[in-house]
Amino acid sequence: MAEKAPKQRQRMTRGVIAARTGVNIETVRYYERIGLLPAPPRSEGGHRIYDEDMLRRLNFIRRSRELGFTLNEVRGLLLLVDGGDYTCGEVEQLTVAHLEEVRRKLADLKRLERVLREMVAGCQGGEVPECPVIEALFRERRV
Amino acid sequence: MAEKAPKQRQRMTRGVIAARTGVNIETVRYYERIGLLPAPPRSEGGHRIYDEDMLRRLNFIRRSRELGFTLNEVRGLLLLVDGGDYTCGEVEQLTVAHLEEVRRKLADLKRLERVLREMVAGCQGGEVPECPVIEALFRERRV
DNA sequence: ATCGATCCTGTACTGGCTACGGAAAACGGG
DNA sequence: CCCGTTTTCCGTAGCCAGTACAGGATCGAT
Repeated sequence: MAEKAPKQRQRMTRGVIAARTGVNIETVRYYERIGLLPAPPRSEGGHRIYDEDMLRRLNFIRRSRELGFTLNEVRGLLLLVDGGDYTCGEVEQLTVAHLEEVRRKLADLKRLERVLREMVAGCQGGEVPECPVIEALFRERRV
Repeated sequence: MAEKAPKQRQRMTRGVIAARTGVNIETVRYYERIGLLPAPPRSEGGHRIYDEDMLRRLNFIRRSRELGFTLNEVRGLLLLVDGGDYTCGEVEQLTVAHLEEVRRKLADLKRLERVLREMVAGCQGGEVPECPVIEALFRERRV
């Protein structure tokens, strides 16, 4: 019955999961090589065949990457997920560590933004050969 | 007269300008290889000999890097400086472009920070096996 | 059967460094 | 001047996180 059931065992090629997740097609192979994605079964002719689980996993990776987790952090998250016995506390710990890193970068960038803004503010532009930016770059440190 | 003048033609080794600028000693060689630093004169035995001008240049590079300019942007700035006929307008243009890039990254990071913060806020931590972070990472996109 | 699209593999490239190994040079003390 | 330690020399390889390419093989539709 229901011969029409559309996604009972969806067989997808590499190109298809790449397109459906928004991950570059070569990156899929790369993730397999570094062990983030398990090696999928192959067709008769050697082509990779992915299913829905793989799609979910790749989406998980992509979304983690979008949130700035490094591949090693993603690996850690996947280990927890794969184990299946992760606790919220464990995941929270990883995420908080990453959040702190993001906040450090944010602070750095804000400082940068301010310094660049102030440097540019001193510019008169045009053909003047004196430039506060160049002078600032030649001056001693203290960023 | 004034035989004692301390820095008339300071001869510095690679290690010395590295230490005085805070740039890694290997990086100095790297900058030479990619053409940011000109090849300095050598000692009899082939060791590089740097002077004050080189120190200034290396400091310029380091400070530009600290402000987040890419090496290519630094190359552009140095070309202007080397030409000697740069105008404030030219430099301002490069700097403003970089500033805009910094602001884009800043916006991205702020968004990230918010998402991560909200995800973590949902955590109850501890031994609970339900985790809003993992759930969020498995859910569909829209970061 | 044929054709174009997709996929296969291994490898090389990016940026911005950093690290290594084995040999040669430089420097300071005696 | 000799000796021993430190520094530098060079080429090369590694890091992260992919991306790109060449030259074939396979796939699915006609």
